[in-house]
Amino acid sequence: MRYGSDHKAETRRKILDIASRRFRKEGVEAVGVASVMADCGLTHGGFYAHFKSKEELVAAALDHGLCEAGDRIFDYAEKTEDKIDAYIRAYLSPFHRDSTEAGCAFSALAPELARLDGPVRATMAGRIEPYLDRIGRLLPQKDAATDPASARRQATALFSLLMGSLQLARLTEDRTLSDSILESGVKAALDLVSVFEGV
Amino acid sequence: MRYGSDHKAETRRKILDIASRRFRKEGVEAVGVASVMADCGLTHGGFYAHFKSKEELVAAALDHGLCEAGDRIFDYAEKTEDKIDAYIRAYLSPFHRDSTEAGCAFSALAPELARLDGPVRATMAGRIEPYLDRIGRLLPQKDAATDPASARRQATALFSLLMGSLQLARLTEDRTLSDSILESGVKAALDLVSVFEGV
DNA sequence: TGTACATCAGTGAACGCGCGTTCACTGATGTAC
DNA sequence: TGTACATCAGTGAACGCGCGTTCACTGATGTAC
Repeated sequence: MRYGSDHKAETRRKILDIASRRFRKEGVEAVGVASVMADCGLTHGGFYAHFKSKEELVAAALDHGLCEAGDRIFDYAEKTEDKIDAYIRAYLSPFHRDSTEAGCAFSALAPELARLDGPVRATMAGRIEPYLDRIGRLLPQKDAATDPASARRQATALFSLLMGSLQLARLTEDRTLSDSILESGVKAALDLVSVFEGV
Repeated sequence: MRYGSDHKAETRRKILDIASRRFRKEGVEAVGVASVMADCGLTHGGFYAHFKSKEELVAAALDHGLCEAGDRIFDYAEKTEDKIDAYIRAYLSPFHRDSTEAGCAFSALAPELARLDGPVRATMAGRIEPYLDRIGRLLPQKDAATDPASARRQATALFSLLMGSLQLARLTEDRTLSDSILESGVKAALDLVSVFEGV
């Protein structure tokens, strides 16, 4: 059947949306091409009209979804008074913990991404620096000429703490412990920011 | 063929050693039973003389290997003067980053472990608290009656930072950036410990 | 001490299954006349 | 405006392959007599 002129682009976007959510939720390896297509209401054969291979889907879907949640949290945090405080609390919210499929792809997949190789790995690895620099821009500036390398280092450590806390909170089965892991993360992250400010 | 009385136990240990290393290096899903047995110099059929299923191997191997690296770092750190300093530097050493297969299983597999369910998940989830408490015991004590809940919170945040930093360092392809991620992690971890000490 | 038998860790062919991928085909729509 | 044809996103059977698992079998060693 033939469809309208933007139909194919819409289908592609739908595949990417669904794939990126399922990769985050279930892991890249665990999610099959046929299963993603079925979720789109399509059959598996049509997949190759959109992507050359599963590997290409992985690259495109991770790129598509990587900062979807990141962007959402950034957009929110950048509008607030105390940006970094808002970012920390949103990242380590029970909501973010409980919605892996819509959340930060680094937290959901970091070790698995490190095991990939080729263009997919390169794509993901290349996304880290801009991501960290964006966090760096949320940090309070001591003066106009703050060392950018220093902001990068601070953002790196802060994000490591957030990602580690979120993963640990997702790993426990005990809800109370999980909540307290998030709280410990928030507290320590705010402490770190204070240290960065020289308070 | 029939073997000596402890031959079977030795083979079991060998399977666990190899499986736990390969799970950490390649991920649990990516490593097949036949492939582990081949690494042991055996054929796949014999696997079921040792384990009921792959799931049982996963549980046993993760339990076996989980704190192997953890224990190694702990044993080393506990003998030093400034225990927590030694622990931080060992955990975020380039050596640990470069030897995932022999390193901390939480850093190598955290998101994947969170996706498991049943007894395997429960086993791993149950290992977190003792692990964190052991880190808590490395922290400098302000006085003899330090709040254990507070030590737990501090250890949680500290370990989150270490795990997140190690994962980020493993994710980059740029060696220089990777080294600087480790350095940022060490610096921030030491800062956090200072905050905990009330300095 | 020598013989007969039981044990059981390990072998390797076979199973059903889901994977990623290919390909001849379909059929509703856009285009040409 | 009506007819003929080209397009191409999506269909579904088929492919080779590796997975986890099963099972009849092997054969060196321990045990019984």
